[in-house]
Amino acid sequence: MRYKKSEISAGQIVQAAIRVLARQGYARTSLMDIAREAGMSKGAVHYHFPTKEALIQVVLKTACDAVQARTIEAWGDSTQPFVSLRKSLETLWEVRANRTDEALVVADLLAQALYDEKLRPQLASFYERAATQISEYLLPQLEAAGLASKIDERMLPRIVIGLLDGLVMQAFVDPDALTPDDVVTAIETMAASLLQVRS
Amino acid sequence: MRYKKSEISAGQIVQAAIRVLARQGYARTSLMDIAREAGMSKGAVHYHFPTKEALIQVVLKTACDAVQARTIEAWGDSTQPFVSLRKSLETLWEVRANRTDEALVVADLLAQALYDEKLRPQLASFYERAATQISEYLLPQLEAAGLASKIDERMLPRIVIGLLDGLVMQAFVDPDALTPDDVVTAIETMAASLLQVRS
Amino acid sequence: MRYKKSEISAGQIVQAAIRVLARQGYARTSLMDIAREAGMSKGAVHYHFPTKEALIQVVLKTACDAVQARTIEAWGDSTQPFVSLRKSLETLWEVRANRTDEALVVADLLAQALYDEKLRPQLASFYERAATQISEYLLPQLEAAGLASKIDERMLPRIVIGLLDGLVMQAFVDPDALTPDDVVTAIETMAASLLQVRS
Amino acid sequence: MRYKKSEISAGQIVQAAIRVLARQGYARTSLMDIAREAGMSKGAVHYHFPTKEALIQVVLKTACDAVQARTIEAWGDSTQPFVSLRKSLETLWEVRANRTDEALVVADLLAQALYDEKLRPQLASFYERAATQISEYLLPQLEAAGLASKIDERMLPRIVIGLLDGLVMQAFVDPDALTPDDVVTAIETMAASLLQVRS
DNA sequence: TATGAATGAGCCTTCATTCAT
DNA sequence: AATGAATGAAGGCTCATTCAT
Repeated sequence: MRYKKSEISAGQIVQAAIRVLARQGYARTSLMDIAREAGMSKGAVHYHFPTKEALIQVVLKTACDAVQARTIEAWGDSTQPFVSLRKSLETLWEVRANRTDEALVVADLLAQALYDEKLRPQLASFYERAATQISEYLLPQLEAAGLASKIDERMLPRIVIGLLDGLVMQAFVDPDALTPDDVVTAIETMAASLLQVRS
Repeated sequence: MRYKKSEISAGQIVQAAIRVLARQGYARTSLMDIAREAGMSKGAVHYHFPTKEALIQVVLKTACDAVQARTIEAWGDSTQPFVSLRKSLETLWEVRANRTDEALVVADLLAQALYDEKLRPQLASFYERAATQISEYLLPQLEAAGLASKIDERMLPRIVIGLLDGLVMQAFVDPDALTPDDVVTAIETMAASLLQVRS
Repeated sequence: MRYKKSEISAGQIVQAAIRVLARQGYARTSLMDIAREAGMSKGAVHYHFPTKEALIQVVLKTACDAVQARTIEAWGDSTQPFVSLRKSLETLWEVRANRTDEALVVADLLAQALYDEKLRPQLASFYERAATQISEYLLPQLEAAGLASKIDERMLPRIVIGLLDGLVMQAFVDPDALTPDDVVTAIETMAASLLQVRS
Repeated sequence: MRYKKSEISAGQIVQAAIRVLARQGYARTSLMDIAREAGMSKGAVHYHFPTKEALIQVVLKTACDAVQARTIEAWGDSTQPFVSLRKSLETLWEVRANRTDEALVVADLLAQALYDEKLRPQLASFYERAATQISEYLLPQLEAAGLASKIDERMLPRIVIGLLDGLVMQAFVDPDALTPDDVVTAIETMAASLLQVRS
C-alpha cells in the first residue's frame, strides 16, 4: 500500500477545488480558498500541484470525466428504443441544470477557455466524447427502427448537447422562463421531427 | 452639445471596457487596462463609475443592447417569408460565432453571472427580448402561411437562441468540428421540422 | 513646480533602498524593508518602480554615481603634484573601507552581478569612469614631471582601483590584518615604483 | 570502509552545493536545488546538516581549502627563482578569473560575509593562509637573491592577492577591458618594482 | 472633471524547516 | 540513513479604491 498518501491528498485537493469553484467560480477562487476547503495549508496544495494552472487542468479533466460518467448513466442500459429517450434527456438536463458541482465547473472553465487556450483541448475532447456517446446510443436504434436523420448524422448529437447547454443558461438567468418539462418536451419533439422513414 | 462632457467620457470608458473585456475577459481585466484603453487615468474611471461593479453593469447593458440591435437587423425588413430565414440565421451566427466584441462580452459576463446575482436580471431581460423579437417576426409569418408549431410557441425562439449559443461554444473549443454551414443548415432543418400544416 | 512629488518620492525610495541594502545586503532585503525605511507602503514602492529589478537598477546607478562623485573630490583640486597623492589615496580608501552606504551597495551588487547579467553594464561603466578619472589626473602630472610608467598606461588606474578593492575585502574580513596606513603606504610606494624617468 | 556512509553522503552534498552555488549564487540557490543536484531528497540534506547555514559553513571551508590547494600547486615546487613567478601568477589568475567552481563560491560567499558575521572568520583565515603561503615561497628567494622589499614584507603577499582579486572583478564585468596578459604583466612588473638590492 | 499618488488587502509562489515513517 | 508530506512565513506583485489637488 505504498502508493501513497500523496495520491489521496492530491485527490482531496481536486475534490475540494471542484466544490469551491462550483461555489465561487474561477475568477473569485484563490488557492487559499481551496486549501482551506481541503483542510490543508497553502503550501500543501503547492506541494501537490506546482502551479494554480496545473491544478485547474486536473480539476477540469476530473470534472469533465464526472459529467461524462453521469451522461453515460443517462443513456445507460435502456433496452427499449425511445421509451427511455425522454428519461435520458431528463437526466442530462438534471446534470446540467440542477447544477451539480462538476457541471458548474465545466461551464465556468468553458468561459475561461475563451481567453485561455490551454483549457480548450480538454473541453474539445469533452464535447467530442459526449457526441460520440450519444451517437453510439442513438444511431443503432434509428437503424433498427428503419428511420433516418434529415440532417447530417454527425450533427444530431451535437445539436442535442448544444441545445441543452444553451437552454441551461437561459434557465439559469431566469428560472421562470423555462420549466424542465418545457425543455425536455421541446428537445424530444425536435429530435423526433428530425427523423423520417428511411427511403 | 446635447451631452455633457461627463456623459461623453463615461461613454468612452464603456466602449473601451467592451474592447478590453472582449480581448482579455473579465477575470484578466483590471480597471487600469480599461483606463489605458480609454486614454484616461484610473482616477477618471472611478470618477464616472464609483466601483468596478457599477461599470460592469453598464457595460453589460450596453453590450446586450448592441447584440440586440444587430439581432433586429438580422430579422430585419424581410418581406419574403422564409426566403430570408436562412440569411437571418446566418447573421445571428455571425454575430455570435464571429465574435463581435459585444457578443464576447455578453458571453463572458454570462459566465460571471453564475456567481454574481446582480448580473442576472440584465441577462434575463436580454434573453427575453431576444425571444420576443424572434416571435414577433416568426409567428405572423407562420400564421400567414397556415402553419403551426408542433411545440409550445413560446419555446420556438428560445430553442433557436439556445441552439445557437450552445453550438457557438462547441465551435469555439473545436473549430473543426462544426462549420458555419453545418450549423445553419441544422437549425434551418430543425425549425422547418417543428412546423406542421395547421389543422 | 509641476515636476512632482513623484520624483521626490522616487528619490526617497532610492535613498531608503541604499540605506537598507547597505545594512542587510541584497539577498536579505525585501521590498517591504525598503518601503518601511522609506516610510511608505509596499504598494507605493511598486507604484514608482514596477519591479524590484527596476528599483535595483536605479539604486545601483545612484550608488555608483555617489561613489564616483566622492572619488572626484578625492583627486580634487590638487595643484601640487604628488603632494596630494597620498591624501587622495587615503580618501579613496576611506570611501571604500569606511563603508559608506553607497560603496557597500556597489560592492554587494557587484557580487550579485556574478549571476545577474543586467547589473554588469552599469558596473563596467563604473569601473571605466573611475579609471578615466584617475588617468586624467595622473597622466598629465607624470608628463609634467618627466616621468613615464613602466607598464601600459591604461593599466595604471585599473591597478590602483583593483588593489584598493581587493585590499578592502581583506581588511573587512580581518580588520587587524591591514591598517589604513599599511594600505596607503603600500599603494603609494607601488605607484612610485612603477614610474621611471622618461628616456 | 574507513568512512561511514554518513560522511560519504555529507561529502556528496557539499560537492553538489559547490556546483550549484557556483552556477546560481547564494541568493538564488535553495536547498531543493542542492538536494536535486546531489540526487537526494530535501530531507536527506537536513539530516546531514541541521540548517542551511550549517551547510554553507562547511561549503565555504571546503571551497577555501580547494582554492588553497590549487594556490599551493601554483607556487609549487619551483626551484628556479623568478623563472616561474610569471607562471605562478598566471595560474593564480586562472583559478580566479577562469572561475573554477570553488573560486566562484568563495567570491560569492565573500559578499555574503558583508552581512553575515559568521562567515568572516573562515575567510579571514583563508586570506591569512594565502598570504603565508606566498611569503614562504617568496621571502627565501628574495634573501637568496640579495633583494629586499621596499615595503613592509607582510604586505607583499597581501598586495598580490588583493590585486588579483580586485582585477578579477573588473575583468568580470567588462572582459574586454583587461586581458590575462595585461594583468599578469602588470603584477609581475609591479612585484619587481617593489624590490631593491639589499643595502 | 480629471489626475497622480498612495494604500492595503490579497494573490501566487518559494522555501527552510519539521516530522512521521 | 533517508524520504515524502506538510507547514507557515515571507516575497514580489496586482489591483480596486481613496484622496488631495
